[in-house]
Amino acid sequence: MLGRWTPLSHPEIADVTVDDVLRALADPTRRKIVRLLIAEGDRPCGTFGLPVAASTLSHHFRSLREAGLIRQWDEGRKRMNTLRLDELDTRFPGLVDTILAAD
Amino acid sequence: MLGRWTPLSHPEIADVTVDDVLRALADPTRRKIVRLLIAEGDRPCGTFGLPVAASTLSHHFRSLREAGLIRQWDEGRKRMNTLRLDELDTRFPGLVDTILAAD
DNA sequence: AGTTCTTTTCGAGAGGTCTCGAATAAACGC
DNA sequence: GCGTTTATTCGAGACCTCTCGAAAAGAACT
Repeated sequence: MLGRWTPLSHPEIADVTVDDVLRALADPTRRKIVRLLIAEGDRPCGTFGLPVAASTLSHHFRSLREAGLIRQWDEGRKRMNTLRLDELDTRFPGLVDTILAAD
Repeated sequence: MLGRWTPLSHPEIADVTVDDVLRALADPTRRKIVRLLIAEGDRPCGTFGLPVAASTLSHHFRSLREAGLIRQWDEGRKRMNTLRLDELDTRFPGLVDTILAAD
């Protein structure tokens, strides 16, 4: 009953709210994830080198996905991540960049 | 022992973090407060016409003050509020405006 | 089939947030 | 002094978040 089985749900960009984005990025670990996706491109969950437990990281990826910040899909045993930057920038111009530039 | 007696504490702008600002603005009621301060200038707490209990409003003003977003001082029986926009914009260029423009 | 790798879900603990009503207090006007 | 206005603190309820370890599942490989 455990493990990786739930279908991956991604919100439509139109349904993403400012509250969603701000709450998602109001966490340093999640900002690091987003920053790394911008700097080094799409990557599997296990390649972020962050000092948190795997289950904690999983929680942050889920938060980012459900907030509409990232898109995830499975490739073999890895789960890939990409930032939905074009969509986000259309919906909230400059928001992600300005937040990331702020610290 | 209750009432308005605590000394008003305001963080130095250098001690304000991005997390502080994002968490403060990740609430629609607080964004409305900030928007009104920009649109109509410094005002006492009672003049915002928001659909929440007075104690809830007080909680939001305190959040904004402790996050470094607003400055408060007392004038007679009113408590005045001003947005620390110049300071915020020096520390986090464009951040507040971009967030407010996003919704 | 069994092992390893990758990642998730579950359960739990500590702590934070939003909301309200009731009680309280300071300042002002009569 | 007394009542009114303005705004706060306290206490409580409901809910959400970050963190972890343990258990579990799917994919790839032998």
